[in-house]
Amino acid sequence: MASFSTAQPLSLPRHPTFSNPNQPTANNDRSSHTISLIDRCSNLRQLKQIHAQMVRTGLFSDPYSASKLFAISALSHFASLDYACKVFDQIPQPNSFTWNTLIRAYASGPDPLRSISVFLDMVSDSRFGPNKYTFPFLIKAAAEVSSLSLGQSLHGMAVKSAVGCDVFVANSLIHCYFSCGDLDSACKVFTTIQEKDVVSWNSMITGFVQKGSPDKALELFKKMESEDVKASHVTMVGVLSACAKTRNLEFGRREDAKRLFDKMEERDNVTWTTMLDGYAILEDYEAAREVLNSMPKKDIVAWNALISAYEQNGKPNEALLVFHELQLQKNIKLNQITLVSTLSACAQVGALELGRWIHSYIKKHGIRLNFYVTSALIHMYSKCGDLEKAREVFSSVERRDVFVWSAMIGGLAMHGCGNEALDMFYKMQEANVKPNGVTFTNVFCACSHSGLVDEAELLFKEMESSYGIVPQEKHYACIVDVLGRSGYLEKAVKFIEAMPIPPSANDGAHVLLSNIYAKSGKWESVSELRKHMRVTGLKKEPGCSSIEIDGTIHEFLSGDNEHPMCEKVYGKLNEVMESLKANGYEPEMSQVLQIIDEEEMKEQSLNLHSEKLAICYGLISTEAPKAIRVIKNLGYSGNGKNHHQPMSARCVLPSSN
DNA sequence: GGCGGACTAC
Repeated sequence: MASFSTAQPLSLPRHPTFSNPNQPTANNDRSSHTISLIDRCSNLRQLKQIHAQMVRTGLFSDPYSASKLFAISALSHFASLDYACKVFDQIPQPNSFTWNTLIRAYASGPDPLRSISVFLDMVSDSRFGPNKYTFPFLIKAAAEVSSLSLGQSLHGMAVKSAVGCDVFVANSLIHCYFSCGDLDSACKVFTTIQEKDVVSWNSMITGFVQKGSPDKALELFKKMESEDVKASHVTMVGVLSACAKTRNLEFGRREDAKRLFDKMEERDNVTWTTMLDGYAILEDYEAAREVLNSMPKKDIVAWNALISAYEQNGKPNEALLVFHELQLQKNIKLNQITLVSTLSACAQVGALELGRWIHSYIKKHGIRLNFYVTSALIHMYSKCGDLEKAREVFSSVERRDVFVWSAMIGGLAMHGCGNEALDMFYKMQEANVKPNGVTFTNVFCACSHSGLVDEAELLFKEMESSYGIVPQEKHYACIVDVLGRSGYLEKAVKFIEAMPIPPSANDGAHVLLSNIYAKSGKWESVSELRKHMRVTGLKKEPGCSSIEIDGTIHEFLSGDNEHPMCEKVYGKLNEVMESLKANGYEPEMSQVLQIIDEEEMKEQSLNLHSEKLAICYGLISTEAPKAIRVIKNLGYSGNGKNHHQPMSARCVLPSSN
């Protein structure tokens, strides 16, 4: 049995006599020997050795052998598109299989549309037309780029080429129509398939799950069972995720998911991770953790699922703990998704040191700053108080999408650079990037912090008419905030009363509304609203401030007695308050009007705001002139995920004395 | 001569 070693060159038959018609048996032997070697290659270096030998022995001019080498170079786990192209160019007369292989490689590569150019080359340069193998790859490319028109053209061509009824072609069309959002066409294709196979069903089930109709997915699954089609593990991934996503409709389905999972014959990392994610969606972190622990081979995707579940559900500290645990694992490489989720968790608690560590990790490992990573870095630096670093990241990238621009606008907004944020908003449009709902939230937030009332009102009017974005509740809340903060209380109340959408279960907006009623003396409205909040179970999210000292995050709630050093913290607070009063500080009593809750009233009068506690902890734990950065959890700026994002991050005070 | 489709995490 031939085997590879890194020390020894490969040994292949040496006689360059491939085309000698007198030795057919020897040639066939040589060819099949080489092909078996190709199949057992485990890295590019070995493959290149075989390639070299094949050229030397003349075996490369055999189209069949050459196509085998090419297929491995283009599709194996160590494939290299660059190298594969070179191999392809050396093949004198590529056959249909070879063309299809190249198209396939491009379709699942970073630039799927290149498979379309290869297809055009094939049609014009070779005698081969597309066949039933070609279309699924091309249609996959159309799905990757979500191009409905391309999908439709390919659909038409497939029908003309008489392969429209091929189940592989039809299944790829279902997938394509789903990813282009044309659900009707997907269903139409599905109904026309004569002999549906398990993949046809899977494409429909996962399509519905991904397009937000988990109920339809479960319905289809039942139909599939009634038609005696045996489910595969991919079916289960779709069904498990549908079960998790319908949690609000029927809690019992979670048990369905568990039963399904337990009786599954084939479990791979995807199924495990889906199960993990299902528990995480239900916020049953213990169960999610148990799934991770039971996984035979934990991969980075599973770790990411747990980290991002914590991060997205407002549990950034837990996310960071899991990340630290992940760092201790050997042989698991962090990827861009790990970094994005962790950076977002850093931003939520103000973990600047860890955020910096991740940034240097990115640089050290040459990880590409894609749009997600870039936005996450800008967001993290802004929230953690280092606006300059955020700007640096922003300037360092050549291409910026709407999220990158929005993150920078949001960063400027939370640092009070309203005019600059507006400039950025116009520059973004000069760069031909269309703003989205998140952009507007951040722009309004900038206006709010800088008192740019006219600008905000104008943009709010233009938002739908000129930009085609229907204002959401959070945008209305932003405008109320802009008006309220600038003292236009009557206007704010009128604005709220004229809102076309009712304020829904949004605690922040209720408090805001209540504050506005209170400021304008509408005490009756205040008590009505408070009753409404009590009845509907709404509570104001408690304000929480955090500060990072030597890489550890310390959190403070208002009136907090939990911190081990709280006595010293309160001592410092008294000292600061005395010193402030001695220097002529008088508390702004009109602010008390804003307070709607007795508890808060008490806290306010006793100076127990969480920010003050965090600042005082910073004062006793650091030496001047180190900056003290305090992060607050409440606010309206953000990425649209929720409204509990930290809003301000600033250098508050230099250490005193 | 042989090839292919559907699934998890930002």
